[in-house]
Amino acid sequence: MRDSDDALTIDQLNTFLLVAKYSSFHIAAEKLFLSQPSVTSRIQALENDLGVTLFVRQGRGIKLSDQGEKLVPIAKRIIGMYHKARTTLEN
Amino acid sequence: MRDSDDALTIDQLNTFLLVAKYSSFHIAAEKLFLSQPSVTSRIQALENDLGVTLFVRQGRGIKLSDQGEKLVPIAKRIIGMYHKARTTLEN
DNA sequence: GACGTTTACGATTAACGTAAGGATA
DNA sequence: TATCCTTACGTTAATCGTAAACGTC
Repeated sequence: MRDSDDALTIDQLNTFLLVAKYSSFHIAAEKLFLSQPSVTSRIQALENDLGVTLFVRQGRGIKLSDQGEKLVPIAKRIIGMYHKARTTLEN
Repeated sequence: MRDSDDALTIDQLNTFLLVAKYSSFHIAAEKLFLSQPSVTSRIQALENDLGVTLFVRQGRGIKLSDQGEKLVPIAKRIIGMYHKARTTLEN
């Protein structure tokens, strides 16, 4: 069981943004060179961490939930900030 | 061995900021209710992820390295963004 | 039945705490 | 020697992939 600690990872946010972009777990899995169940696990862990449902499961496919929509821009900013950190320090 | 993946965690950044604030691993460990070696591990993992040395070890104590100084404001912004995500979604 | 997501499960990897080691004052 | 960080090591928890199951088309 995962508590609502601060265990959030950049990998989780990256995975989330890819799934959101393609509205697909298996395409995100391809892009990440990961198995599809691993993507499911990452999203579930993220949903658990944040205490919200990010995607609406509708049988064959999925789509972003309202909360998921809200997370997208913030996730992008965090990822951007992370890359800024890397480039700032890589010199 | 830790590759330069995107395995960065919020916990690592939080730990980093606390260590930087107190210039002390063992005080950060207290604040985090963690053992001192765990703090060492987290910082080492972060240094590995980013490929830089964040603290200058000087026997008894430590201090921020130049790269560490650069990371502080960026880490603060990432943490702030993370909390914004939580408050935005908690409603 | 084909396609896409989830669950189950065993194996690999990472994180933690206790205890011991190393370095400085 | 007292203080603080690091290394060693055994244990516990998280992550992954394969295989099977479930739900829509």
